[in-house]
Amino acid sequence: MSFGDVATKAGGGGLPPNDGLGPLSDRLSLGVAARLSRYLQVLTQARKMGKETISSQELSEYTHVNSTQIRRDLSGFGKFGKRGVGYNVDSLVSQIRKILRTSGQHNIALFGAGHLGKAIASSDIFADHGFRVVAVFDQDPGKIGEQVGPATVRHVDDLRSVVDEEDIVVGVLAVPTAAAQELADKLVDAGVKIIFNYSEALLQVPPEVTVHTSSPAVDLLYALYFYLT
Amino acid sequence: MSFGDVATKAGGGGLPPNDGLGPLSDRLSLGVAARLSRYLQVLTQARKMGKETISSQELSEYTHVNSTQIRRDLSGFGKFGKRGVGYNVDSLVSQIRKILRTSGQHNIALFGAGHLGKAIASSDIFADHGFRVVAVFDQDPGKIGEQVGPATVRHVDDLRSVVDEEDIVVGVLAVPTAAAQELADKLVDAGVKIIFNYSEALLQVPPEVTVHTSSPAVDLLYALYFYLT
DNA sequence: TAGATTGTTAATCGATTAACAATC
DNA sequence: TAGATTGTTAATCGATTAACAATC
Repeated sequence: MSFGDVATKAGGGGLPPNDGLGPLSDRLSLGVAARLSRYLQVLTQARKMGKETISSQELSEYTHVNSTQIRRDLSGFGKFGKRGVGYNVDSLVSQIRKILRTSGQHNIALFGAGHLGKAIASSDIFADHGFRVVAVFDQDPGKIGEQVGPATVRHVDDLRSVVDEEDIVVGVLAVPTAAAQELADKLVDAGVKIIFNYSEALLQVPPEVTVHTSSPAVDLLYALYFYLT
Repeated sequence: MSFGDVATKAGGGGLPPNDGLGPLSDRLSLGVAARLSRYLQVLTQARKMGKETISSQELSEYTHVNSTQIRRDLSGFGKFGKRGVGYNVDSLVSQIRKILRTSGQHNIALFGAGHLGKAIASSDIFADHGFRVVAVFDQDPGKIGEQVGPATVRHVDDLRSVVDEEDIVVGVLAVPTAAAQELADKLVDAGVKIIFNYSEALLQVPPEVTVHTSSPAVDLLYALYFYLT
């Protein structure tokens, strides 16, 4: 449940039945949205590897979600599969993107031009899902002007104008824990709505802002427990 | 559910009642183990910040788990709190570590001495939870001997002996997607039981090995959905 | 004492899954 | 056709939460 720490309330409760007459009006439940995101990740990679169709069983192996659950999740939105064959990877990617309303491009502001920041900026992981790092900031004046991935490091004072101009909704904090809260405050001031926190700081933000704290160690503790028992 | 993609089956189903007469014999359910890990992360950071007690309400704000749920989870193992006061941070950390059986030190082998590898090796995130990066490997001969965090980069051929000598159970892949499967195979051969995959590769491993694929983009897609709706 | 917060109950709600008919 | 896999049902099981007495 690495999704669990996103601050959101569940929708109307469960998946409303789709009468096939129009788009769903209600929000997806937390669980469905989380699983659809995961399917999307695997499908995106499967497509890269040249796979054209995929069965719910295969998807299950990679996502560790029960195959019945996968078919059930998908069938709530339409009949996307072919019996005896499976799902077309390309079309399923489009369908899920439509459902998650994340078909477009989304711009990201990245804080921190250290090792982690550089790794993030030059990775495909975000790019594959339509997230583009359009601005990198660092508090070290010596780093300003440096090239990090596709972007140039800027001064923090430019934050507000960049967020406005580039329509940035997501801010990523790849900075030391001690600096995280101060920069989170600046991101909030500038109008960012989602903060992705790679530091260990326990961030305080207004209720309209969502913080997601990355926690590899937590995932590891969890995996280790099931290995040890 | 960033925990959801760890390949594990649920235990006996739900939390067995604790009669107070001895240790629980059954495995925790997936959900409980995931939440306890998360509490531990927040508590660890709260302790670093000098906090001595914490209420279920405060824990709830940082973990986004309902405060009743938190009290319920904890009370299944003992009466750790003080009414009117909250939980002692130090002692709750110890208790949860005991429950998760992760009180000791655990050694990690890290693959990849690029930006991401360096970021991981020099971060506190793993160290705070008793994970120690004891060996770093890279396929680039030019990097061998380089210092990365507390470790020196070694040749992949040393992997098996290092895993044996250092009793390594966890391998972290911070390598390009194209190289991930080959290195995962080597980790499996060497006897590693948990693979933490930071690449996008869809790894194939034997059933006794657990793969956890890091997926920041998935988490972001999920957060974005709830922002957009 | 008065306020705060835990521990616990009881009820509800959603997630999960086995099974199988439909059908490609 | 025969095999495979979807779509869907029905039943079960676990998670979630409001409420409140206990008590620090």
